[in-house]
Amino acid sequence: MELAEGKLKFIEAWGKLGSEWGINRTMAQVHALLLISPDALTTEDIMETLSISRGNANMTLRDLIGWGLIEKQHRAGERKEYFFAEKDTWTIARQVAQERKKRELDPVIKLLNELAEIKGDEKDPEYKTFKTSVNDINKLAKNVNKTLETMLKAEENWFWGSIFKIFK
Amino acid sequence: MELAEGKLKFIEAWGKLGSEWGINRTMAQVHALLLISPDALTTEDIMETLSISRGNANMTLRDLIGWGLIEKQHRAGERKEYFFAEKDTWTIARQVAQERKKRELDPVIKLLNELAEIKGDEKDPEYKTFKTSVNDINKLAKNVNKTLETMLKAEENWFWGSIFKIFK
DNA sequence: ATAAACTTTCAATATTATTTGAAAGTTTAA
DNA sequence: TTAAACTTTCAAATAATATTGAAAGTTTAT
Repeated sequence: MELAEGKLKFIEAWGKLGSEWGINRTMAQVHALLLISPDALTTEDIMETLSISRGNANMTLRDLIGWGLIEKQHRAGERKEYFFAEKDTWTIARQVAQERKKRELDPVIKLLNELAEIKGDEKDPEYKTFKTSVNDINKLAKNVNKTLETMLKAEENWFWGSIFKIFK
Repeated sequence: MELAEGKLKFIEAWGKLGSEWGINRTMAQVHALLLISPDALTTEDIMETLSISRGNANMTLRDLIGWGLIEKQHRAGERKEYFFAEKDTWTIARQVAQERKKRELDPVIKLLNELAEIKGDEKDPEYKTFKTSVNDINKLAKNVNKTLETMLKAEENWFWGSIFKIFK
């Protein structure tokens, strides 16, 4: 495979993966493009390379900044803004985990705690099944949460080193 | 909060969480409904409770069976099919992880391996950046893959026990 | 073999998510 | 202060995804 073809495949695959995991396809593609670009790119560059509109490019870039995955760069004597991606995969993984935890896991945990409070007749099978499911999922969610929190604090080597020690 | 309200909230939240993670909202809702139902339900029950059409219910139930999250139950002397959910959260988490690994991670790893093969001029910054990104992501993907594979084999207690040992 | 009971299919439709592009807004240099 | 260079916004258009429901298919009991 040639480099040029490889780049396209990479961008396409990153986009598909993103959309399968609830991240806007274009956002993932812009991120992929910046990941494999040695230099920071302008909005124009991105619009052109990915054939997307100015509005779309602008919003997507803002979102990516919001996720902490890319940054703006200003160049002396130039009005244009340049964008570049954080390239360390461990940092990327952490940023994504952090954002999704905040946006999705935290609210669910909050609701589960409320649902766990519901009182009812222990002899009612409807109540018992509900209660058991909620409690079990609550337990799982809390474990996931705890694991994520620790991961967010962890250093890459420390983390993978420890994981590998268990999963020998 | 009352039980009835709690049930609705639970179904709604599960549906939302599903849709944020690339799983069809209705599919997640049907799953939620079966999770908190003490008895197996018929297609009719599900259609009625969630106000969805017969076709939708049928397709969704088939998908859930495909994911290994629910099963059919046949009752002696009855033509109707009943459905019930696997209720152990660890098993649910494993099934979902397994399916998504197979459908999404495995193809990406295959592509990354191909991209890692691409030869080029080591002095070309375009090539170097591409290569580095692909290699780094490849490494991350392989680690995730390895972790998932071990998790899929693991017993619940063993797994969480070990995780907690590191994340003390 | 028939018909009732039930399940599956899929083209049409509805819903939701994404993208566009032109207008409005902002910043900077002269 | 002006106007060019650039960025942001958002209503409308488009595209992607999910749902419906009626018809076709299947199974079982008689």
